[in-house]
Amino acid sequence: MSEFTDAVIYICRQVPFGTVASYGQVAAYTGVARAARQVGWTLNRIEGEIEVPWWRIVNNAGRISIKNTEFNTPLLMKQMLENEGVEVRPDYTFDIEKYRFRPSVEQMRSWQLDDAYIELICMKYLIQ
DNA sequence: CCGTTGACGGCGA
DNA sequence: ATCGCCGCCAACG
Repeated sequence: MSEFTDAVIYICRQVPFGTVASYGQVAAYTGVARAARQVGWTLNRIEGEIEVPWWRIVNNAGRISIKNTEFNTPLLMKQMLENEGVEVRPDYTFDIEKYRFRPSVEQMRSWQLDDAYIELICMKYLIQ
């Protein structure tokens, strides 16, 4: 298992119940800012093997974008989110800013991110 | 070896 | 708003 894969798993497990994080957000928190695509690819690859709240990782446009896989379906993802109080529309979109995971600076520091980088991420994701 | 393809996303035109 | 391009990189044919 690569370091990146480990980091993705580690970050995803810290996304709280009832909140969501975009693929790009997870990538940013692992320290590889533009690896959103790899986050999706990684989650798809480890499903069924490693326990991770995969349903809390979503498209930054506020849309459920997974495809049918061996284990998961968009409908299952919608139900998992609704079980946590996230209102998902019939067309699989939702208000991402309402539910977005917004870690504290302390928590981001615990991920070994330096302050300048954290400042950048805050500008990107802390706005409501 | 090489082009294409993803559970993606930011930016410029 | 919408589109194309590119970064990222493993897997597949």
